[in-house]
Amino acid sequence: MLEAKLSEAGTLKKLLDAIKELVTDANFECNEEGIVLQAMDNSHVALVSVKFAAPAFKRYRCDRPMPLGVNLTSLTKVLKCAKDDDICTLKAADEADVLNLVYEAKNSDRIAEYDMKLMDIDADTLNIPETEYDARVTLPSAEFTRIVRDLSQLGESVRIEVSKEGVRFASDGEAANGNVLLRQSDGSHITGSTIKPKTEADDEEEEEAEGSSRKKAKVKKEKNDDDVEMEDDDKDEDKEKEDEDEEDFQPKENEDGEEEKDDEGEEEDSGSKKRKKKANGTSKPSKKPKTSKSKGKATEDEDSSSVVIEMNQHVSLTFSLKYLVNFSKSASLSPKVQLMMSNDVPLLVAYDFNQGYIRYYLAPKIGDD
Amino acid sequence: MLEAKLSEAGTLKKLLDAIKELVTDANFECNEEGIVLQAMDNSHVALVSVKFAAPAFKRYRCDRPMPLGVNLTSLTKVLKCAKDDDICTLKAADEADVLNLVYEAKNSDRIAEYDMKLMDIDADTLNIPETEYDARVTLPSAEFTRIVRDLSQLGESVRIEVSKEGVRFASDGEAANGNVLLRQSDGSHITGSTIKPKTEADDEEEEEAEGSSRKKAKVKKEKNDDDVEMEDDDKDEDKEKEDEDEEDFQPKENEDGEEEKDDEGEEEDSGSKKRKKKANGTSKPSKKPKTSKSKGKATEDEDSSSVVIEMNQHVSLTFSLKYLVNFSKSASLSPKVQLMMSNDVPLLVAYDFNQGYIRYYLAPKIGDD
DNA sequence: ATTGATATTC
DNA sequence: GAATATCAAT
Repeated sequence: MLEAKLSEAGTLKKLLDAIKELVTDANFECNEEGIVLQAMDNSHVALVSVKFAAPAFKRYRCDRPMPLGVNLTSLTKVLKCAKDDDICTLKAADEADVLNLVYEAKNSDRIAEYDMKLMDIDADTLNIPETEYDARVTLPSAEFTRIVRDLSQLGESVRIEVSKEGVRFASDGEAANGNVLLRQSDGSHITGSTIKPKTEADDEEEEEAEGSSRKKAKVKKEKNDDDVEMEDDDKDEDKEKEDEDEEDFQPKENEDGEEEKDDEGEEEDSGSKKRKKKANGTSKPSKKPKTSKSKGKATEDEDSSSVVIEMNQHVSLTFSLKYLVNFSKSASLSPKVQLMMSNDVPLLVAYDFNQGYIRYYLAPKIGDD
Repeated sequence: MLEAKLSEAGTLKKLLDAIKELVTDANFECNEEGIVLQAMDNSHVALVSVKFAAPAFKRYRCDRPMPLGVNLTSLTKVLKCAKDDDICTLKAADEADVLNLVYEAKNSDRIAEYDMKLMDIDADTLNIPETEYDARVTLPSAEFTRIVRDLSQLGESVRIEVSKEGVRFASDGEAANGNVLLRQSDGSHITGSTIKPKTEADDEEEEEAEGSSRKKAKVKKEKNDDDVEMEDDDKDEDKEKEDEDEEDFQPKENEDGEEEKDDEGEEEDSGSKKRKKKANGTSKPSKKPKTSKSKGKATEDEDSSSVVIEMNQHVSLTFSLKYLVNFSKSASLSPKVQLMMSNDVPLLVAYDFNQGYIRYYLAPKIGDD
């Protein structure tokens, strides 16, 4: 059975608000490590991946893996019945067809209890390979929201270009063309290093979860990946085969020859090497899980209003603004957002929060410049 | 002629906002005691009763009784032309076909004057017997609003159950079932006593208004009463006649045999059994007008965030959430609301304010458990 | 921009 | 009664 107590129902409410328009039904895969949700958006163009590690909960218990098929519209309604600061406990018996939610007001005798019906949903367990990217832009989530909303008024797509100059978001429309350029906040020059999604939480989680067996391998993502990623829904079999490039999520660690990136190959072991990978000569300890954040350089530790750009290679990709605007609704969950890109590969938009994250993958438009 | 000066136009605005969706046209019955409005809602399912006693006004004068037929939509528009803190004076000549409204800004030389057309409306003077109830729940009006709005997302009706445990609001829906339990704030045990709507204002008003002639008679409400209450609009004549059964409002009980409820009859008489309606034999001196308000007991004196439950008998009734949500719009007029219930009798939802009130009556759904 | 209310249709 | 769509209010 599952029993997860969240100290703030608001966290779940925000999460649902962020993804309910993208996905209508999804399995909340619960196991002893926590709860994850992965689903393609309704039109199968984007992929959403959410994780709440067990430590994210005030109390967490899950005897055995169980997928909870949830209609997000229903869950949204039920969550609207909770106040943001209510203590929220999720419970589900094994094989249950209902999810029980209890809301306890922190300072009152009010107790609300809801039983939401569950449904069977095809478990299209998506396999999302953890890849490395050519560039990562870390910026205030509100800034990202503002940019995509502004540009969405001009046109339907945006070209995101990361260069030494900074990151430029440009959109052309009937009535006007526009672009927004963000430079590295501290003006320091842009340097590349191993770039892959990472969060403090991830570090911990991954290590523990995979033990050391899981390699943080630094696989770079090749063109094919996107296909795979976005498509695997349709063709996951492919990946199973072994195209090596395809892979989805697990990387085989290194093949190491990364043609695109030259430096990735060797990771340094600063701290625990697992997490960090990067290399080239600059090797900046990208980020050590927790030890010494590499904050010194351009890492994600800067204050929340800063823009950090990490780039190993110039990238220029075009995406549908409609989706980005949707993704940007997750801004309420984190003050910062990371945009990870490699040419011809799906963009990864990551919002990390304490012991969890929401990540969105969106394939670039072809013919992008 | 009528001349009533209200120190805050906002009060009237809030009142109109609260009832305009329920009633489109109504008579403002003015006499020397003040102004009252009673009307069935547009679908004749609920009854709204509003009272502004003369002392509620900064100045009040009404030479002789006069009904002012008002289209609430028009009045709402006219009131939107007033600022909440404007001093508002209502004037109407005898036999006038217009209501004159003057808004004076408190600190300026601004004076706005409007003349709103009046209309003739059948004076279905509803006769609402003042009855005693088996249970009264006094809670923050915002809490009530929250509960009915939350539950209205799940289903269309709510079962309100008052027991020793507290008061539970439960609704079942397609996607989920939910319930909210409120316990007596101070944890004191629930005790019964005479339960009937009361407010300081009411006490004064009623006595004076009716003089001693009007009996505060402790009429218990029998099934018939309700009928009358809710239905008379259509058929007031009817009531006058005496058909007893139609209704909506009441089930006429009994004929006494209550097939539905078996135990009602004997309930525990904790407290004062008076309420127990049912009865056919139990008559209880319902309440004393003003003498000793039964306030001594659990009355409305608690702080605004508390929940007070007074119960003489367990009650379980089912109501349409649509109406309750509508009623709850009156929360802006009072920080607290009283829910008064007896099995098989219309619910009374009362918002009391200085020298006045808004009360709503709603018949329970039959077949409620 | 978001939420609630209204109207219309199945 | 439920869902969609449009409009209004905050």
